[in-house]
Amino acid sequence: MRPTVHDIAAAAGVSLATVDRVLNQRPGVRHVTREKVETAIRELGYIRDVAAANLAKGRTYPLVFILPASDNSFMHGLNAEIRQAIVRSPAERTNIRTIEVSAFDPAALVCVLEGLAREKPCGIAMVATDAPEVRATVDRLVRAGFPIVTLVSDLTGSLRHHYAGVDNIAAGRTAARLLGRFLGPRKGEIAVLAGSMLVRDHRERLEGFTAVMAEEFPDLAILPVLEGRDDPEIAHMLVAGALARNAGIVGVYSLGAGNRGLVRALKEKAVDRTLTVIAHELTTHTRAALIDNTIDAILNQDAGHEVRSAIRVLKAKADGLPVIDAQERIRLDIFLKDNLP
Amino acid sequence: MRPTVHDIAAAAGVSLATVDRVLNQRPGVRHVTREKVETAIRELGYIRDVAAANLAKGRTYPLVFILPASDNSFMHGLNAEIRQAIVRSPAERTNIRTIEVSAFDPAALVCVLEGLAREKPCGIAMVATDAPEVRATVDRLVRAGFPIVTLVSDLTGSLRHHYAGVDNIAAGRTAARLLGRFLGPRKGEIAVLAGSMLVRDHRERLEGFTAVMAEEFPDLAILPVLEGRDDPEIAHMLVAGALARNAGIVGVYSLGAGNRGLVRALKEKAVDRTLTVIAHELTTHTRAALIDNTIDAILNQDAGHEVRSAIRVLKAKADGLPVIDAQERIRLDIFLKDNLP
DNA sequence: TCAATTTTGATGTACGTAAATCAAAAAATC
DNA sequence: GATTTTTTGATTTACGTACATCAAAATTGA
Repeated sequence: MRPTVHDIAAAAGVSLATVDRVLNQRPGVRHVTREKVETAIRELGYIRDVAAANLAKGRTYPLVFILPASDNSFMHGLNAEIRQAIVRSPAERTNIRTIEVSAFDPAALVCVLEGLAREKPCGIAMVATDAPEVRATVDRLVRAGFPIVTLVSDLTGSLRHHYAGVDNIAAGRTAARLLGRFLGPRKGEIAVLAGSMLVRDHRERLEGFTAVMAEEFPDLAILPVLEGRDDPEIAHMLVAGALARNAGIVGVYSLGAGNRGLVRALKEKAVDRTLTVIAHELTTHTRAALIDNTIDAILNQDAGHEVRSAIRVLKAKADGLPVIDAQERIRLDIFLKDNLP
Repeated sequence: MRPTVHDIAAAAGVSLATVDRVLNQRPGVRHVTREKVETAIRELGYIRDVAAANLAKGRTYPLVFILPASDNSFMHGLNAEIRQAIVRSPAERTNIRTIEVSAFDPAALVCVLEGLAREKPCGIAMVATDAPEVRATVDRLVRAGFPIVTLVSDLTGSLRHHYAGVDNIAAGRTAARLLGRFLGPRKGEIAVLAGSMLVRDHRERLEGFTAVMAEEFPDLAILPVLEGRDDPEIAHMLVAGALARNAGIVGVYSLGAGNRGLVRALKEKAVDRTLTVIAHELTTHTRAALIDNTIDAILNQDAGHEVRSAIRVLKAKADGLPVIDAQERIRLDIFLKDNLP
């Protein structure tokens, strides 16, 4: 049987109350006594029964998710996954609330974070906007003891405990290699459709993409980035325009959202040519396009995994427990038409 | 606050003892009374606090993993992950034991399963050997109330509750499309290295591979399968021989283990030609080969995820709780040199 | 040495559920 | 109506921990 607090009390030759004081770092224990208890804990290999402790404390985990108010299908999916998590809340002792902040607005994000500091949630998950003032606020909250994980978009260099999202540079590099290899010996131009270069994920994907293209596929030239604002209409216009103007385009990399517009443009303008297309995010639209060969590969991050991982990590941090790193690594999914879920 | 047993007792106008009898399906409750309690449960939205229940019961989850006694790096990795899970056992209330059975030996597997029926574990995870007698035994155990999940290798058509492994037909199809697309317009022959055609996973991968090759890449001809028994030495011999004999080989698909031998053969015999190579399972050897361009892509199943998923599912089934399907789906990882973990 | 202070022990209650016992009530049987 | 059987209630203990209270002991300072 696993040792209990009673066992360590007996082993250390102290009372239950003293063990409790040590375990919960309450005051009023002499240094030598504390050490006795601590060695007993170590020697017996005592592990606190978190379930019993939570029961005794009546503990719940008030968590806050801070999301940008942008309405593309990825964010809708992310929202849906959070709602699923809210449904599971009673069983998981969580108490999840979401807050929307206007997208790409560091000041608004900082304001929300400041407000949260007062209501004392036991964990914060946030889609980070990359700005110095956000970093400073996050660092301050972390130092004040709040567990914070970034979601989907990281805040590199900050003290956030964890990042629940994919490595976007690796994603861009992977897209480049897939595109390059699929095109083989063909030469020509590559159109890149992004949401906005103000978004860190998109910048990073592009950075990885251009790096591999330059290193390994010198016969393929990257055209100036089309910024579609993650909007299907704008994406359609931009891609259709590019295809009409430039007959040398042999491949397309869509690293943001708004792929419905991309697909429409491809079906209208590229019936007569063989384009190789890599897009991000598996949605109903991209899935259909992958199946009918309009798109050749889809890179995806699983929003459900990201949300569940964020919750697991926040709970673990709140309890001071370790996390299983391999379990919490968010993987880049590569979908061809053969391995769709 | 969540309702407790006290609340439903009050709401149903019965005593705590009766609620307990209903909840734990103990006898001695009249039909009408049972219904009163059940409607109270539904109306108050009562959810049993599993943590408190487990505490009261002193519950642990004795689980058994049945693994084939084969010593390739994948099985070693799987074993290592189970040992990790055993380390986490105290925190998860699990009590995990592994049993090795000689590989591809249905009779031995059946024998072990029969033996398990007597010791009453609360869940069984098994790497299945696909045979009618195994299926029959599994079905009998499932009907007797044992939660059973198959691991890595499935037992289709059986009553097993869950399969913690990848879709191997999809894996083969994906490999074929990657190989076909990477080769582009090139024509030639494809060498296929398998472990053994007696193993279901390998048969399925080959099935998916040949299907897509036939449908979509008619210019690539698949050579007779080389069966390397998952042994590096045999694999080396077979691949080296094939490369020496046949100058028309443009691609290799290695769908089993023993890739160390494959890599050695490639480095010896294919320095002068450009082969496209797809292999399964990320190990130190395949990882190094991917980085130095000897291998072009690696398909992988994450043994850690498989083990953790099997445990989660078995625990859930033992408690009669639902599982999150999306969370338990084991994904086929595709690694290029750019997205290695 | 006495008083003041700090440290420790003893004890009880609580969390939500399981499981057992025994008495009381209700229903079914004769 | 009396008897047996079934159903229900009331109550207690337990799981492992948290937390509070009050008394007792040990330590410190004067």
